[in-house]
Amino acid sequence: MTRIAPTALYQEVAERLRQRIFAHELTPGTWIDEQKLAEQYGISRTPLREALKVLASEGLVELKPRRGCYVTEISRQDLDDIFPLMAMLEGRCAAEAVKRARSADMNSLKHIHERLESAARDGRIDAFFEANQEFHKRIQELSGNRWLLSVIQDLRKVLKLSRLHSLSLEGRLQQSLDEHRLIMAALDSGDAAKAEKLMHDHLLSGREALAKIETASPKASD
Amino acid sequence: MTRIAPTALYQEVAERLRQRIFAHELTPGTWIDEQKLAEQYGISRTPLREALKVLASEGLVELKPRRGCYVTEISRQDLDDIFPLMAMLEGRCAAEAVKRARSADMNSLKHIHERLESAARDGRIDAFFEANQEFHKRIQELSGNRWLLSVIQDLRKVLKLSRLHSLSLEGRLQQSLDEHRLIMAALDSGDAAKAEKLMHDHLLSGREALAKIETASPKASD
DNA sequence: CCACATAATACTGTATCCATAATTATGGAA
DNA sequence: TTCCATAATTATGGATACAGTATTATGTGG
Repeated sequence: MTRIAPTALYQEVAERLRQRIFAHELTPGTWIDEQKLAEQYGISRTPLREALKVLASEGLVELKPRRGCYVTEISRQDLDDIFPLMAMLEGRCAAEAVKRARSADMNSLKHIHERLESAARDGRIDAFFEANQEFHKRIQELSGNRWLLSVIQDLRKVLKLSRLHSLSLEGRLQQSLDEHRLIMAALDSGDAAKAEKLMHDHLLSGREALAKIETASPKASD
Repeated sequence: MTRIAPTALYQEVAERLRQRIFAHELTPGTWIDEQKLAEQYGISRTPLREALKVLASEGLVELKPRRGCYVTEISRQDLDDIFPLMAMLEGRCAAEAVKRARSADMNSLKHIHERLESAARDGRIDAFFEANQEFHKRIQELSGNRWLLSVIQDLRKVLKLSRLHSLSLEGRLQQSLDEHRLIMAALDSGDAAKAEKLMHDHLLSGREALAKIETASPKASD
């Protein structure tokens, strides 16, 4: 295989697999055929296996000894565990971000929020989804705590295993936008405690929306 | 190499390396010679490399492309980032544990606390250290949140990179014991908010003790 | 004597190969 | 016809071999 990037092959493979898992092309529970995948990618099994080890550490796949590799199935209990945790962590991020943000930071944040607004106006779901992710990530970066950021992103990867997670946002686009406006206002006014609580509740609100979809389709892994 | 356990070789190797890193036999910043290590363990480079990928995901080593593998160096900034995070997380654990603990759970917890007391009485540092870890872990398990537990343990692994982290406990054994007594009392009385705050402060108190040692020996990775 | 370039060495990264264990299919017996 | 046992096939885990790149050392020129 022709190598271009300075990054190792196993990392590229890991990233490609992540995308396929997040896109639910590889659905939870499915077995990953090493040989077929390696052939498909035109690489040997060695870097592929190394990539799978990485994904296993991230919790995206499960490596059963002598049994092979399976995409992780996430349960409702997991969602109930993770969302409150994320709410607490992202809430803390918001509080820290308020304390540390400089005017330039706030401006760039407002810019992202504007993109959220315009995407919502035009009903562009994908763009809304994109800007939403960026908004949250930007706040996490503003918190200035590398490890807080790392923990949140690790958990978010696991959440992405759930198909309903992405679906749920569509149904509550307007509500999510409203909540974002409130958060933005709190950040702007420099009210750390308020920003923390609003962000916290924003996350829990996401979990509730997801719960409503769950009742419709009973599959735990969705 | 003679295989006995049903667990994969790369996992055993990863665990052995973890122990060597935590024991500071492999100090932060040192280069890990794959060939030499593989020879030393009597295995090939393949499982060793897979183990290194896992350790890299855990943050214990850094894999620089085409440059090899180095034990992670942890900075004071990292400690300042991680300790407040741990304080928040373990605080939450304590609060959740209070809400969920049944009388049998409380008894087993008291039993561990007793071991802490007796170890302190006899001045058995190792036993104190051991019981201390078990006490914290037990509370995390009682929280019933698998992901909260996982996040905390991941962060603790990183903290273990710091040599001072283990040393600091020795100097404040009595204080740590006092704090544990208060936490135990709060748990026993079922006061979730109090348990959360005490546990939170207990962790921060640990950071402060560590800071005092830092001033003595200026090396950041110690 | 110092600096730069080139060559050699050594380590990382990838591929191929082999052995072992697990699963499945087939055949025989109850 | 069904269940169990044995054999064959297939996939995983580990070892070895090879290629490419980075680093270091040595030699030559200024």
